[in-house]
Amino acid sequence: MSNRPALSYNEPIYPGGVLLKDHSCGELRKQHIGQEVTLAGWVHRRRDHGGMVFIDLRDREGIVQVVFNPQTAQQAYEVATSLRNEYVIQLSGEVTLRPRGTANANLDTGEVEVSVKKLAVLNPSPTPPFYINEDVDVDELLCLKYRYLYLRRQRLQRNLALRHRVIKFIRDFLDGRGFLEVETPILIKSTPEGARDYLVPSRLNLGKFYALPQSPQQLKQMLMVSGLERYFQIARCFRDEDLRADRQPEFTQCDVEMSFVDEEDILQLTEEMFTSLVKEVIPQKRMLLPFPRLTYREAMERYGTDKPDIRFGMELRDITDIALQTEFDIFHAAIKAGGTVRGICVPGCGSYTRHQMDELIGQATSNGARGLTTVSISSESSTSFKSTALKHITQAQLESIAARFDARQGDLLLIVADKPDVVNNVLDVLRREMADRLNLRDKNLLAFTFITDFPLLQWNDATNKWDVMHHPFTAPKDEDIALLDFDPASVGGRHYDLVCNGSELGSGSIRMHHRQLQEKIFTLLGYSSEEINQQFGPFLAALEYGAPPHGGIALGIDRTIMIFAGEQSIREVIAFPKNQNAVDMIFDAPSVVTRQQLDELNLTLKNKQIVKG
RNA sequence: GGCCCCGUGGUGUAGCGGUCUAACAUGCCACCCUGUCACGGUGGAGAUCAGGGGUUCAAAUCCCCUCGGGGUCGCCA
Repeated sequence: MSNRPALSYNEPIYPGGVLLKDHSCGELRKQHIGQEVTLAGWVHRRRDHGGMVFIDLRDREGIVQVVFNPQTAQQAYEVATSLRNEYVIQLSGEVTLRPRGTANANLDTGEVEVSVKKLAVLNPSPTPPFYINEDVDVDELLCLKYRYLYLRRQRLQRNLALRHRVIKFIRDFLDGRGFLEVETPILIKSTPEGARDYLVPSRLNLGKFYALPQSPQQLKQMLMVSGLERYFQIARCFRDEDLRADRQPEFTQCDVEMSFVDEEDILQLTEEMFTSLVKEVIPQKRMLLPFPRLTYREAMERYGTDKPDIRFGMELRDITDIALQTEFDIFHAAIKAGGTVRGICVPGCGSYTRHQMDELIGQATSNGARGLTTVSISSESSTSFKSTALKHITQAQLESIAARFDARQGDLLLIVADKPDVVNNVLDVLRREMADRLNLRDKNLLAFTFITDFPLLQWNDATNKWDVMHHPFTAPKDEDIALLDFDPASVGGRHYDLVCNGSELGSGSIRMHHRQLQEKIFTLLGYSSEEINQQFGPFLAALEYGAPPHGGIALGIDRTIMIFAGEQSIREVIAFPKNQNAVDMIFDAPSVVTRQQLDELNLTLKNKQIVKG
């Protein structure tokens, strides 16, 4: 496969049981001048001047320039002319101050260089399938197929190092607060609710299957019953659902659970952990302190979503009352059908062209709206309007609408009339779209936000059942327990989310610790007593034996690091991610298995063609 | 399962009915070059324009199908 004649490799300069290097490339500074060093690493870039060869040598710690001069080391120089990118080399030489005027301020090691005396090629390399020394976009197929090369890029190395430091910090922080890290099993029992399970067939119990954990929820609650009091785990979780830029089939959570606490304890702990984490690993980023808190209801009203990006304004405003006074049929129809009329005010976009408006209307309709009402305010006069509904709304009504939004000259109002969830969804999408267009998202700000006071339940029209907002172990608010029997929709849950810059980073709750209440919730969710017993029997039994009040939170490590690193996809912070079809592009997993393997598991495939052999 | 975007030398892009015998940058190969650092210079090789079918006098370009990659809705308690 080599696209270049293989160069035979040389014996290392210092063979034997010690490292082939005594310094890293990135660490060399002025203080090393005069030292004889041995380095090993990859050829990052070469500059062959004919009479002299410069190589940027790269290892995990950084890059240093090494110089081959035929007058000081003829043999090394001659070998150096044959070096190519990504060759693995080892060399020894003296660290020297660069000649006056040739320092490179772009390199941390730029004041020095290594004057090479001996060179060994430890392993040559074909030309890589993409640039390793430049951070240009590469087809995702190549990134994943040649993952081991993609990871050589400095950005990916930084991301993995950041990931390490984040996890290390979390472990140290929670250790310092008296938490014990406890491992829980990966092979557990499947339960049908929630996400789809990854199943693992059992050879010793033919016809039966384990499931991989979607999260260690029941296990960590049992650890509270066991008296662990403070548990955490850097836990791998598995969900067999469709992927997104921020969703992989296996992902990592910092799973935390505490006994004898209420909401405030968990929120305080989370806030302290994240503020000190940010100060430690990315001190250049700012935060809003203390973390702003929004109730679920407040978040929906002001931002139309339960994971708002509060780095910018453009908050939603309700104009249903004004809409009722207009002659605009669309508004009236929507309100009559139980809807609302709400909108956002986009600063400075009043001069948007017909084409730009059409783009926004397209975004609105593709997200479920039937249309979008726009009101442009003239940049000359705050009472001069252009609108798609100008015929149906009076000047006075337009003025009161503009006043409702605190709109100024040159602003653009985007108004949606529909059912509340459609209105909220569309305005959330438009709000984020306009923030991107206007560059309102401050990259140096981490706007952590707690969302609290979620409803416990949500009616599902499709299944004609109550769904839980979080999971079925979340406790209802004490004062709402009586409502469970006659007004479940009004019951508040002791559930909270951590949101940052529009991403949900964590989710947790205070749990139920009494069997009776837990059973009541299961029943409300539509489980029969047989189902409850079969799926949750041992868990419910555990609650009977002196389960302490407890609660916790699960924090998404991948998303946290993605945001910290400024990446658009969690694939950039995971060493070996899967593609959109959940395929491992390096090893080609999942794959067919042999007839023998299936026989051992007493499995038959419906479509026999997909068996190997 | 739905919708959207993408697929052109190794890589990243341009070209969007005729000027394409496919352009540019970089990489690759050869030669020159002793202070460069995205070194520079000269020359060269390298693409059945993802695959298949269709429309047309003419297709990288328009249409359909398939494959592959990405985004998103549903889904993710």
